[in-house]
Amino acid sequence: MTRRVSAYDVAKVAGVSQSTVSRVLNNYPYVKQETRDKVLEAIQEIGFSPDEIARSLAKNKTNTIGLITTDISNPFYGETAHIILREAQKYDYDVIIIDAETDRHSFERAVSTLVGKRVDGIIVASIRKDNQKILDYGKQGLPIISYNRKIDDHERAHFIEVDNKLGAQIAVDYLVELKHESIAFISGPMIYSTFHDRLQGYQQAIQAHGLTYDESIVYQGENEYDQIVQFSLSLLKKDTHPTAFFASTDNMALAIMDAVAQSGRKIPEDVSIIGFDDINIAGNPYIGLTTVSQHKNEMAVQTLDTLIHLMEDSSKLGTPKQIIFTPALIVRKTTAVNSSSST
Amino acid sequence: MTRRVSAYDVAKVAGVSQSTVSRVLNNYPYVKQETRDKVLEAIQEIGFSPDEIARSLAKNKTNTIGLITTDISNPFYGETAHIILREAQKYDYDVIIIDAETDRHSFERAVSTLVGKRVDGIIVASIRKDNQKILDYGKQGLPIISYNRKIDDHERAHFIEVDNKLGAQIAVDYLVELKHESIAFISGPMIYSTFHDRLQGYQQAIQAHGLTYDESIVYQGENEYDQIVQFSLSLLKKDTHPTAFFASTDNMALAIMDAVAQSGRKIPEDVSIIGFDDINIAGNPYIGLTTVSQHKNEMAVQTLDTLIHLMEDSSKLGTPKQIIFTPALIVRKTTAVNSSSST
DNA sequence: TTGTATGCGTTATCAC
DNA sequence: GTGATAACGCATACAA
Repeated sequence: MTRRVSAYDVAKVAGVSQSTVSRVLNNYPYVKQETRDKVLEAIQEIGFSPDEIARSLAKNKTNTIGLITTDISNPFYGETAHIILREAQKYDYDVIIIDAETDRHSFERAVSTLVGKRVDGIIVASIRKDNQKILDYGKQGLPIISYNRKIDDHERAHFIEVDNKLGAQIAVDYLVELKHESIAFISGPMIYSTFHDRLQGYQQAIQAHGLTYDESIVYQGENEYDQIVQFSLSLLKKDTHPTAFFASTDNMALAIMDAVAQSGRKIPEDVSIIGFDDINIAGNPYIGLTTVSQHKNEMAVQTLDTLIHLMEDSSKLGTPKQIIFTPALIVRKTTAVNSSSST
Repeated sequence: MTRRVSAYDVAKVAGVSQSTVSRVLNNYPYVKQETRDKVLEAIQEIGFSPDEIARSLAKNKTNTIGLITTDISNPFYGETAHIILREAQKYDYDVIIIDAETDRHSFERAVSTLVGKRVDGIIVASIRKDNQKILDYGKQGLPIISYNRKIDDHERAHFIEVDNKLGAQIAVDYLVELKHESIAFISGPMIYSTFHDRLQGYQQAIQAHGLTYDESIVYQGENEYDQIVQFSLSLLKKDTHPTAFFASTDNMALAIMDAVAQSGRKIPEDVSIIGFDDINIAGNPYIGLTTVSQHKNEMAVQTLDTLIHLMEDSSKLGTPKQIIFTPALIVRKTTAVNSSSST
């Protein structure tokens, strides 16, 4: 493997100094057109492309951002990551993606890896409510923005989320409108603001409609497919089963659909289902899942744009940037009027 | 933003030279235990973590690999990326993911971005058959391995794939065993070896079974959801429609399922469907897609392991590493015996 | 408008 | 065992 061609080689061929090569590379204004052309020619001739690592070291800027997720094979994160990759490309940033486990240790290791690689900014797509450290990095001058989830102590944090409480409320509102009175709810771990807020929205909406909050039809365990299927099946086996299910995520809704099919009941005739997230597969006509959209794609774009601004003007780091999207109900074919309604 | 703490700061605190700090950082054998401890303490005390950019420049190694895909929101790539991320983490490599368009220009831009960032190796997950350039990089000492697809002139290239022809054959074999005689095939752009080889396998299997190859029930257009739905619908509307569909990818199979549902027919009673890839959603019991597995996950692991070897021993770059997996049919619930069979 | 010299934060090659 | 010191490949302040 021969040595890479460097800016010095270009300089030699063009008959100028290396600093001049650097100047044309960086589009400095005061370079004679003639010299510029000579350099450009030389670059073509010997096939030079700058070493971004050396450049990063000199400029103290890597043009790389970090994205921390839990699992990019989860459609929600995969679809988000795709948007972020495309958007980052526009601004000439590359992105290092780290799938970190949800425990504290893995998360911190991910952050310190990214700090070591001197990324210019970090997007965290799966932060726990109790994470404190994230604020420290901000103070040290590293822009960190959290996407979709926020921490408890978020007054001074940058984050983008959807109004999760409202999202749950409009889902319940719609089901009540369809005359459902027994609405099961599938939640996930309360250590995440998304699940926490959605459960809260569900509770409040249930009570606002004069229905009673029944803990036995609310699942609060791990986000595990099989467990959710089991829970749903156990409810569906009873004669007086919930006529509707509201799930905290579309993936969970898929598990419920599975359980309903296993129980021999029909969607939406016997059971209505609403999900949350509006991942791509939910829109597949064969699935046709009614769901609450958080405008995932727009959120992802805004997250990256906001991060870019924070990176390019570090004076803004001190004033928390917080954006809250308004959710929207997307009605497809897993919801219908409650046929067993007494009215 | 205060200056980062450097190895010099550590040296000052520990009362040693910066080179000694470097030595303990790199676990050099000949450092007195006492000195090592002093340095380690100092590191803890002032919270030092090495600048990987500077380190990369000095070592001429970034511990970063590049992954080029077309669209990480596509479950096939998302699931692959996840495996690669996790596997890379084990070996202490980070990964920059680039979603590149399928045209030559975007691909080359992606590669040169990665070369600029001086990645130690590249995995290409979506190479076109006609790509030539990829071999050049290998010659220049940069390990590149292609995953899932291969180039025409692949004698000297590194790649990992499944036996696509065989995969198509076992799918057709199974459908014939179920007494299907009119089997439609949905293919994608022939510029990719996957689609090319799967079509070939389909043709050969059809003929091997004494059936006639009917071009009118073979789709060869773009991999576009709506177009595939339209094509499938047009076939299904006829009285004598194909009783089975074999799709080049699970995503395509999803489109067919959609079309079948729209046509009012039933799966698998009226129409059997087989996909290819075995993406996660195919295994969802509610979908239950019969499909050809290429052992995607094992393939991804092998791809990364192979790349690691190439990176750590560049003498192996010259001898092409080529691995071909044997596909397996996964029977789920979208296939059944042809009820309209004459026998 | 251009060249010289220095620094970015490490690793690696010498000496001692 | 350890400390100077020269790379690594650029950007940039300062001179000219």
